Amino acid sequence: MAHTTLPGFRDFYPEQFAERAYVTRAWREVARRYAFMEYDGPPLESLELYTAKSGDEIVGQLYNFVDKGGREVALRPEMTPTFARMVSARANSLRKPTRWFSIPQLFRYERQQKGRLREHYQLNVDIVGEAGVAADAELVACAIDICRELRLTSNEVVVRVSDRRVMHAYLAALGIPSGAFEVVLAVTDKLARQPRAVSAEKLAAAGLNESQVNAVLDITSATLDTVATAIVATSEPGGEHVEELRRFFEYVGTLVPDGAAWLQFDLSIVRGLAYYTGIVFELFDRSGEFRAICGGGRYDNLLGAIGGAALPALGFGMGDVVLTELLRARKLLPVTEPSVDYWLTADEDVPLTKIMAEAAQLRAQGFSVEYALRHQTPSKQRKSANAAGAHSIIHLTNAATAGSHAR
RNA sequence: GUGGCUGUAGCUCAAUUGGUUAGAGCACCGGAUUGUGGUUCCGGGGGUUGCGGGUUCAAUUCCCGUCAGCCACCCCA
Repeated sequence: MAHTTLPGFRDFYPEQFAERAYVTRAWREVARRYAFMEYDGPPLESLELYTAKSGDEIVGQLYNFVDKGGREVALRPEMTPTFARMVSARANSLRKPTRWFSIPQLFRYERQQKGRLREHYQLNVDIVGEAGVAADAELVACAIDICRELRLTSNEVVVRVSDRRVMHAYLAALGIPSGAFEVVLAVTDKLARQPRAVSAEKLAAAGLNESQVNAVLDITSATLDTVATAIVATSEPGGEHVEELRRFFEYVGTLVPDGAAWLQFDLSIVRGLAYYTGIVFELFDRSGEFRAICGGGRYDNLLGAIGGAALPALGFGMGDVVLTELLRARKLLPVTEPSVDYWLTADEDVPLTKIMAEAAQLRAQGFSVEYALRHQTPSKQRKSANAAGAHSIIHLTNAATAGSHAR
């Protein structure tokens, strides 16, 4: 085998391309219903666009190189920097709230494993210029509707929702010093993947007492009511964010028929990215078999931080790899079979130009048409027609009589 | 980047304890056949057994390295 794909890259044969098209079609269709406009940017950007915000350590995860002009460049690992730049450049003239989506191919130089390649397609949906929770609800409703469009149900997928501000208020209510928040968030993020004893040890090392440690370890099961009660009881600020969260749940339940069934309040949702400021969420399959299929949240300070207009913003990303794996496992991917409207067969004394003329006429009417590109026996032609998935066969004879048969 | 498992045809798999020219089904190509569009039959192409070394009279089989895939870390999308 002379050539193969590079590690972590994929060939899309027609069968795989059909799967990808099925998913991207659902993305576009639902995004359109929610009135998002599609945009795109360059797949190659200057390295600085990514290091400026995240620091040099991110370079190890980037697909970067020096181009022939001596520029440090990188294949885009995420869409948000490009999006932020584009929005900032026209921030004053864009109608608010701005609702945009994109389906970029993203790249990351990492060791590949299940659900994680060096390249993937990711739907990015963002809203800019609206600080209220109705925007957060629209975003999550959109993500849920995409799942519904792909025939996933709340039995298979759950949306775990948290809020950075509520989390901070709750930790403060527990009496945990703000200096330990960073460690607590890191441990919380790994609760499901790390042995409980290890988490407990790290929390104790950060200075938490026993009851605080247990409260953090059980944070996944903390309901919005218990969290609200704890915050109110200690008169910690943050009560208004709890109320916002309640409205958020109500809005999503209204926007999606069975919206409430998809939602689950879960403070353990942290999201690695540091720039999130409010409600954050992730979509998981309930079996726990796969990685997160979608994640996002509010990042009100990011646009201002990169030197653009200080506008509130929020968004989510949904990759094709995990989503397609889930659909395949649930047998929700359409079976792809070849299909053509008409297949023209002909007796062997019929000139090829006559067949071509017939094909041209049908194609002009919008039908897909195939025929043998060289002389073959009628028997052989019929076999080819069947293999091509012909809906109808039209047989041409030299007497100019044509007959068609429903398949 | 670290560790574990696995590599035979496009796909799914064979090949006695190491032993002739590495086989089969499906798929593909060609030819017949089928009272007539999913039948059946015949034939064909396609593998330096991932790659490179080593042990041996002899390696798909045993050993080492390397590459790739899968899984778990790391990290995140």
